Amino acid sequence: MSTASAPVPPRRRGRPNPVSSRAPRRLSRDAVIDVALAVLDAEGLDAVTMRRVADELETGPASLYAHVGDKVEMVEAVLDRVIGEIPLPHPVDPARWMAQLKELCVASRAVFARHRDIARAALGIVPTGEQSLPLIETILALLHAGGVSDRVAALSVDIIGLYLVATGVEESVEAAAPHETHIEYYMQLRDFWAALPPDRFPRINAMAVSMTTGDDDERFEFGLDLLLRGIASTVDA
Amino acid sequence: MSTASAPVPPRRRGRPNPVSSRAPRRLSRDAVIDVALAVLDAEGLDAVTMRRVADELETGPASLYAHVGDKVEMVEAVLDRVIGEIPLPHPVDPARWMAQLKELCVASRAVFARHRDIARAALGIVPTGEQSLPLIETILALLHAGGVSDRVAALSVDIIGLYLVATGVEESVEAAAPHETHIEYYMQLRDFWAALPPDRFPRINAMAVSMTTGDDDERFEFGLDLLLRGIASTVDA
DNA sequence: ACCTGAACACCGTTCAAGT
DNA sequence: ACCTGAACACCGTTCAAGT
Repeated sequence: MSTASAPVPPRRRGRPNPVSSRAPRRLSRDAVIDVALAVLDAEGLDAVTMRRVADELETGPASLYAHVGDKVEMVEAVLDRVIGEIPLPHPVDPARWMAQLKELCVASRAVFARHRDIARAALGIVPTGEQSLPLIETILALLHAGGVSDRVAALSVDIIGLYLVATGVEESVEAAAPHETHIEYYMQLRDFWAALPPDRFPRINAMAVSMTTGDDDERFEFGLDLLLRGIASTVDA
Repeated sequence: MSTASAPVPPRRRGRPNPVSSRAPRRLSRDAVIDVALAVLDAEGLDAVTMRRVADELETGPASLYAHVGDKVEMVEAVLDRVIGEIPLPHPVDPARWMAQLKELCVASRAVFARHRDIARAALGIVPTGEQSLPLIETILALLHAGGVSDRVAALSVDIIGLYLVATGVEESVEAAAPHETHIEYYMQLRDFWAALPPDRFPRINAMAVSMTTGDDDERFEFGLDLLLRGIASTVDA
């Protein structure tokens, strides 16, 4: 983690540690982002407010504005941290470009899943943070290695990002509910669809079970394979 | 429109119309949703607050709770109205299932585009409103007509929805900025990418122009064709 | 330069009170 | 049953004042 600081000695009983508790705690941009990320992981994106982050730093919300421009910038910095956690193939192997691209996408999904609904902050923006650059470079390199045209590569990097972010948001919504509630919800949805009048909604009726069954992994891979195979099919064609 | 009411007579000068201005204006669920939709169209989803909608109805926010459960339910009702605007193929023609499915998706994109960032409200939820049922039924019928398996149809209806909603959100973010600012933004993005050190980011560098060029129609169709052709390719294979 | 308290203009929701 | 005013517990941001 980037929150690395001097190791905290074991608490000596009854004695407040003068080094850690007395030193004038200075704010910094990194400290703000650290805390914002911690709040995100603990309680989700809605809990990441200026006031909450300030509270955690034992100060007022106005104090944060010396280190981040505004809330949007703060959240985008958190997003950049998260993007930086995505493991990139090293080195790029032209012979395995599709496999490496797929692995990258699967890994990216796992990273988003570790950070609640941060994907929501990535929706509709082009990431330009420091950490986004190696990611975009790598995706472009993999597409290039596969012989994909520049035009298709430009479109593909967009749509891959769209897919990763959109599935990230979708899955974080599901993850927000406790597992019990989640299963219960899909059972209710199945019952709702199954109870519709078969003359008006025959297909929903017949598919109620299969539309509410199946794990997220299958759904993610299905969409991902559609995209990646489609991109690959443009080569030579 | 579902806001149909008695025709309003031309204003007689200097005389308030006693019928419309004097009758005790009663609230109703429909009236609340009408206003919420109007606020959405005028100023976007962030402006759709309980207080703003209540204000428009010349009452206080607490009064709305007699007609809608809470804000989420109100916004979902607005979403359902919008979904109801999507024109459905009539009748479904099995021979043209792919063309009709594509037309449906294109029409759906246009409907979302007419209603600001309402797509944001559809992200991560399974629409269950009244108007969503004919839509889902039709998509399933088209997939069935194409000979797509039940498993693939269930996955496809999901991913098509994900794509429509995600592109809707993305395009609404762009549309929110005035056209000038929008073009300016892509120029800045191009310059930012083009100015990166070519030794570390050769591909971003080379692709800066092509990644910031091209219209939204092309991007939407590219992704849509990837998905639809991929779905079609599962038949017989 | 950095930090702060107080204020401004907002939120969603609840609740007792009114009709 | 429907509507209301007032209150509660929140928001992001600004600004004058302090160090």
